[in-house]
Amino acid sequence: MAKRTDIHRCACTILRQAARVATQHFDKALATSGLRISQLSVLTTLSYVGPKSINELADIMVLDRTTLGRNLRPLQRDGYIAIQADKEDRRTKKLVLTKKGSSIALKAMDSWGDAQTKFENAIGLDNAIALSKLLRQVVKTNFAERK
Amino acid sequence: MAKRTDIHRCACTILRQAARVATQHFDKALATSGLRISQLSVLTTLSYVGPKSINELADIMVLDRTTLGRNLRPLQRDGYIAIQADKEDRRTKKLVLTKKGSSIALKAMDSWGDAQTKFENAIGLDNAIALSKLLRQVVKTNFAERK
DNA sequence: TTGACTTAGGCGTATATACGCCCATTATGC
DNA sequence: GCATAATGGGCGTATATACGCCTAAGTCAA
Repeated sequence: MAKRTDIHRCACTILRQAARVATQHFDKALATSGLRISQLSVLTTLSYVGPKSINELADIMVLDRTTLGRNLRPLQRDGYIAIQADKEDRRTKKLVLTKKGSSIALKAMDSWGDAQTKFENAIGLDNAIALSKLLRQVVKTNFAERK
Repeated sequence: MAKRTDIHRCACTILRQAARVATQHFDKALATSGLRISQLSVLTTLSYVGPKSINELADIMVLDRTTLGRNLRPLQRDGYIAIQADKEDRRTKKLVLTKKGSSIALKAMDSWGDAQTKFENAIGLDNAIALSKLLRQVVKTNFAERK
C-alpha cells in the first residue's frame, strides 16, 4: 500500500475539503436569501459581464458547459435569469439577469459580506489574500488544457 | 447591485473553481485505474486508519455523513470495500478495505504521484506547500462548528 | 448548391454534496 | 425495568459536477 503520509499530501483532496468547508460556511450565511453561493456567483458574474451565452459564461466561471446548463435551471425556474434565443445565431442562447435576479443578488450580498469577513478574520486577512492569490494561480494553470 | 470587484474577492468561489480544476486534473491522471480522486482518498484513508464506522470516517475526511454513505456505494459494488455490521453495537457499520481495494489503490498511487508532481511543478513546490498549509488552516477552522 | 466540418447546446448517465426526516438500537435517568 | 434521550445510519430530495453522445444550425470549400 501507499506510504502513510501520501494522503495528507494530496493537493486535490485538501482543496476539495476546504471547498466543502467554505461552501457550507457561505451557504449557511446565505440561507435567509434562499440562494447558494454557487447560484449567487452566477448572478453576480452575469451582472458584471452582461448578457452572455452559456459557453461564454461557463468559460468565465471556469465551469463545465453542461454543468452550468443544469445549474441555470433553478435560477430560470425562480425567475432570476432569462434564457432567450439569439436572433443572429439561432444556436446560441443568451443568459440575461432579470430585475428579480438583480434584486435578490443585491440583498444576498449583505450576507455574503458577513461570511467573507468571518472567513478573513478566521484565517487572518493576510492569509486570505495569499490564499486567493495561490488559488487564482491554480485556476489559471489549467492543467487540462480546457478550451 | 453589488460592487463589480466583489465576485472576484469571494474566497468560496475561487476555492470551488480551484477544486474543480484540480479534480479534473487528478481524475484525468487516474482514469486508467478506473478510480476518481474522491474514491482513492476513501481507500487510502481507510488503509491508513484501519476499519472505521461511517461516522468516524466521515469525520476524518471532513465529509458529510450521508455523502460518505452514498460515495461508498460504487466502492462496495466494485468490491473495494466491505461493509459489515458491528457485533458489539448493531447500529454501527464497520468499513473495511478489501484486498481488491488495497490492490487497486496501490496501482492508482502511481498515477496519483504523477498528477501531484505535475501540480507541484505547475505552481512551484514552495507555493504548493504554502497552499496546503493555508488550506489545512481553512479546514481546521471549521466555521460551521460541525460535529 | 451541396457536402463536410465546426459550433452551440441538450440529454443520459454516474458520481458528489448535504439538509431534513425517519427508524433502529443503545444509553440513561428515575 | 421503563420511559426518554442520544446515537448510527438510511432515504427522499435538491443541487453540483462532468463525460460521451446526439441534434440543430452556421460555415466553408469544391
